[in-house]
Amino acid sequence: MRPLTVCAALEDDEVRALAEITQTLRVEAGKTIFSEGDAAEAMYNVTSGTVKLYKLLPDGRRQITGFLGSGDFLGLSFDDTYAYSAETVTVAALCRFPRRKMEAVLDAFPKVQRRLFSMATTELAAAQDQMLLLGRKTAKEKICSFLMMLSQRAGRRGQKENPVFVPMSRADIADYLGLTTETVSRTFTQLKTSGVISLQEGNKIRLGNLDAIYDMAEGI
Amino acid sequence: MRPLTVCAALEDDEVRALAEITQTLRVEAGKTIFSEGDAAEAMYNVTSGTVKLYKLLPDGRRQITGFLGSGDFLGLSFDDTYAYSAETVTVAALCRFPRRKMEAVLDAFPKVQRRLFSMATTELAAAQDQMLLLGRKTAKEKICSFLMMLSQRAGRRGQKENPVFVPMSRADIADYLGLTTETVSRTFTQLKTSGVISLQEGNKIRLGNLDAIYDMAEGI
DNA sequence: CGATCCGTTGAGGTGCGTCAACGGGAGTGG
DNA sequence: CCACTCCCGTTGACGCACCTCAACGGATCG
Repeated sequence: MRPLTVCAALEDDEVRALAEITQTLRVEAGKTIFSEGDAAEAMYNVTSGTVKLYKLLPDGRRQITGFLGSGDFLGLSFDDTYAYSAETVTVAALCRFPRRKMEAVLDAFPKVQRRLFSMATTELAAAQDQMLLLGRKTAKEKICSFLMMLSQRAGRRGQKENPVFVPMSRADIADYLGLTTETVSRTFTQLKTSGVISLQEGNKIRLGNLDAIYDMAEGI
Repeated sequence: MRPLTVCAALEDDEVRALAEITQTLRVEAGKTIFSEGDAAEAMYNVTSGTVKLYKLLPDGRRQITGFLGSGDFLGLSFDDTYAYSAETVTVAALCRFPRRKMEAVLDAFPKVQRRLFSMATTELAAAQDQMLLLGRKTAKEKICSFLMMLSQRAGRRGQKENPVFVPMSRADIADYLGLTTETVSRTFTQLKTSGVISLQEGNKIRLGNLDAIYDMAEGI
């Protein structure tokens, strides 16, 4: 239970209080955890695997607003319905916190709340980066930003930084970056041809020169 | 001091603690409040006027990540530098909370923290809406979404909903919606010609049929 | 009354979307 | 074990929504 990110820097009784209201669950790849508009009865913490969050337009156009990995939170909301849908990309393990009980814990343990607040502001900063990407970057810059993001996150989680593991489909990447699958595919081959990246077995991508990719991501 | 949004539902001593560390300031239109990368020494609360937040790419491309009005917060960050720049659109009044003192208040008054947390999650939901807009909507849908957003916000603040006051320039709107000024201008004239909106004196826009505009914003 | 800024409009170009075809891998069923 | 289907990723041909470049008029200001 300990390496649960919410629990970093918490006292034992706080961790115990959280553990008491927790249910753990395992979800297959490609399954819906909850859908936009559902009653927001719980929040979740990803402990393993990858989860995607997305919003839909009435005609089916989709925008993936984030990919979550271990330690990330979903369902943080002060509304009574979810504002987005959540679906697993790979098999995933989740901790489920019923909302009412969670709110009681928040009231009792300000440190837990402080931690969640800090995570929310971090996510807000990430959201602003993503807006810059969606509104102002070219396809190549988007793909390079995406690869850098995956690499940096893997590093922060103590996983391999360089052959980056990319578990999501081209369609998911496209819907995350505001592109089509075709453009994603074409851009990958373009980067492959120019020797910047190379695709490996098992959905892994080797990044040639990290600094060069970073510069491309920033449009330099 | 009372109608300061952070202070809604707070006890008197909490309000007093906040008031004690507050400095109020007035900023001219078009002035920088802080810039991306500056040491994050304070957070601010807008009490009147409009403020824009933005991020830049090295070559000058700009993405405005939000327009703030009275009650909104800026500078919420657990990093020690600002992740974005903030600039006034109109004359604005701000409350300034030095970071260190603010953190002491947060520790002393969990309710204040709870309120800020709630505001952060609300902003996060807005950010996800904006990602959907930037990644998947057409120019017309973007403009209609923008007008609806302005109208709804004005309503929430008790200001006029229908001739919407639009204080920002075409360039600002373009950088907020991921478009160019020319496209913004052309889309406005297109909406004007089809009778959906009409431009009025003093940067006001009259919305013809709110339901129709809402449908256009959602791509229906 | 020149200078500057802003919004608008036109003409032309292009990055990415759309549509279509194809190949490979995975699952399925005989 | 082989057909068959389905899904995914890739590639090509073509079109278009939006960008780029350019010009112009009105407002504001010294």
